[in-house]
Amino acid sequence: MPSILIVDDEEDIRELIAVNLLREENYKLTQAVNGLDALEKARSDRPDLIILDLMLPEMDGLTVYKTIREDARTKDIPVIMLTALGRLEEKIEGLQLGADDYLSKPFSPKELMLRVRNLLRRANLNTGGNVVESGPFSLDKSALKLHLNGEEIELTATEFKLLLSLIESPGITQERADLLKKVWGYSDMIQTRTLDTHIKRLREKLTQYGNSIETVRGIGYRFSEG
Amino acid sequence: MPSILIVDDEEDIRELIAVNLLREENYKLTQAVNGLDALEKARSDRPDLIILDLMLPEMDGLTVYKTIREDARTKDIPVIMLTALGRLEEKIEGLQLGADDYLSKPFSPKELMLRVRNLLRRANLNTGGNVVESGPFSLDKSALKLHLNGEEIELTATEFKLLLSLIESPGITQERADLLKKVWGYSDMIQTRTLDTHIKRLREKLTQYGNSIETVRGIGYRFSEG
DNA sequence: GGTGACCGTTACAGTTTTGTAACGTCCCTC
DNA sequence: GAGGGACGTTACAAAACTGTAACGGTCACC
Repeated sequence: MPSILIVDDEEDIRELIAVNLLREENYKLTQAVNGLDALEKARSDRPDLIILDLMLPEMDGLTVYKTIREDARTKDIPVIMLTALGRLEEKIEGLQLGADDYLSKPFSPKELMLRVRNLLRRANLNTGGNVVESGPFSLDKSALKLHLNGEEIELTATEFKLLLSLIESPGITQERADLLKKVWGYSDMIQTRTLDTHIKRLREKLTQYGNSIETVRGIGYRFSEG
Repeated sequence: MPSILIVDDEEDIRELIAVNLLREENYKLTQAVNGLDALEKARSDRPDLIILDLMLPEMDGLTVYKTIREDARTKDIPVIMLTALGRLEEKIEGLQLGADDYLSKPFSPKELMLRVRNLLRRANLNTGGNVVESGPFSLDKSALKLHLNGEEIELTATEFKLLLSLIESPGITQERADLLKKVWGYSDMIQTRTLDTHIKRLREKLTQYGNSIETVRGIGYRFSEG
């Protein structure tokens, strides 16, 4: 379940956001009422997303944002900023600092919902960028594992790199020389059967999906989600 | 150099965008004047970002967007949508479809620039999610390689998985059992010195940075960018 | 249909990787 | 400061991985 940290000093707004977020999706919500509280909870809970009001007592929102971005534990968490309508300098400054999204108060709950959903989707691609999916293939870059139709298939490091190289450019034919460079680090046009051998081993492990790796005669190989 | 595809039927607007983008950053720009043209160029050039006007002749922008998202070759490319001010339905529908960002015409060139920059930064984390960086460490998940201060260090598959597990949660102590599960797939609390041995090998390869992997007695290990 | 280029396949040996056992060392607690 | 638990280190043998050579098959073009 995605977790979201809501930072706002006004309880009404926190509740408004919370109710709207919870109505349609299933999120785990945490709330913070000031900057220090927010930083602490961001560091300890590591939420998937932070909704940050720029108008805060004590520590102002932009300072909170900068601090979040500086801490290794929180710097990759996407942030949606809330600001009063018309405070354009804040908006520009926020964007300059790399804010992920922006909403002016008063905001439409529906729009907030959609922005949250989109950011989470994109963020999942990020940290969960550990997983590359294509058709029935699912490559986990952390575990160096392949799941094919849910079934786990062991790959060696070389096979993994080779399959990943192919699968990251689906439909694109990659030259033998390019693959040799990417996977083996060979820089010169080397005449070798090594690539073919590993392609064969890969195809074997992919069983019925072996033909997803297509030979393009005279050029190289291509991955196609057939 | 990041590449950007600009889709708009009006040459004036394309030029306005192009000039503004090029003034401050170094982008490789491609332009398309209608939907079909856009789809073709998106598929062949695979730009890092697409700026898409929703008002297009022949094929309307939302259709173009949907098609982009359906093609395996283009579905992960971030898109910024442009729309006439006030066309709220388009806006909502665009967000519903998962647009990455949004701008109403007339837009501020500065704001466009900032949004482009932020999206590219975030997108790089994505597809370049192949690279995890932390201090002097740079782990390439595709190449299974570690760069430390620019110097390449060879890691075995096990060492790579172990370091990645640690480095993806900087500052967080991970229990021995958790690491054994993540890296080796062991499910039970197994009494073994295997983990210690691999930690030692890792620390050796990290040379002066070996102590970035801290022992937390009684618990497990922790990565810290010291 | 012959020819040459290109790709597939097999088998194997060298190398690397990996887990384990045994022992050493450190640290905390009493 | 003695004892025990936890982690570090070493050495080694089994297992896995990997590249290469040799040969066989297939395709495209003339």
